[in-house]
Amino acid sequence: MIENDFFRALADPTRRAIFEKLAAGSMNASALREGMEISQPAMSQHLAVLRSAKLVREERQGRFVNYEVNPDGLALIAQWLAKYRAYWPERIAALKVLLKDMDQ
Amino acid sequence: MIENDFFRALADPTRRAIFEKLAAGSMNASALREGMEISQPAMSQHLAVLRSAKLVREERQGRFVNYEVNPDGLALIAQWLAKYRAYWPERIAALKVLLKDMDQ
DNA sequence: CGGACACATAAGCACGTACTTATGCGATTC
DNA sequence: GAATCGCATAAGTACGTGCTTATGTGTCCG
Repeated sequence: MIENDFFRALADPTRRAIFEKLAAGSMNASALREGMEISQPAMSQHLAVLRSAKLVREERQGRFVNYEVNPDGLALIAQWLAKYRAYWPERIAALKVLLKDMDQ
Repeated sequence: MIENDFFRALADPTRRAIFEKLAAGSMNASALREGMEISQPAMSQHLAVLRSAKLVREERQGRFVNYEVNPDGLALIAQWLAKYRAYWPERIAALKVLLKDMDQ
């Protein structure tokens, strides 16, 4: 049950902050820590959780490890959300934006 | 931070099961318990969490309390997801379905 | 080779979470 | 109005989670 992984991963505000930072641009673990007041092991552990939830992916570059958003993870969330489309109120602006960018 | 609430609410598999059951049709707390092996207080506590996350809403009917999916909660998730639309791979089938049903 | 660096992992601990049993509270029924 | 029903809440407990400090692993550089 993969849903379990990404919902649990995103349940932590620190991990969401990390994820959002990565969404603004891929970077390595040290760069992620800048301006975040989080220890190195804590960051490493959070990244491990996000990794196993398929929300981010790593790529070793020398002695750095570059992290980036994994589109597959977002697709899984969208997939989960799609199950409940019967309940989406059509009028909601955010949803309009959402479909506009996806269509084409 | 409302995101915190719904991600934490959905992080629990039992609560997701309850939510999915409600998505199939609104019902009261006792009906929700059927076929679920969960105690009455546990169900009540889970519903309280889902309620405060705006994922479900209640409506008292005599001595029953009817629960139903709250579309606003789903809209908030969609809103959160929309922030990362730059990362959605266009080809993913689930997303196609999603946009097809939203555009109309 | 040896040290420094970037990151991961291990172990321990404080706190949160999901359950239990017990009880309370409003609404119905007789 | 007393018993019962549907549900909520209280209090206690076992377990999970996120942090810490300490140490390990792989890479670069002198």
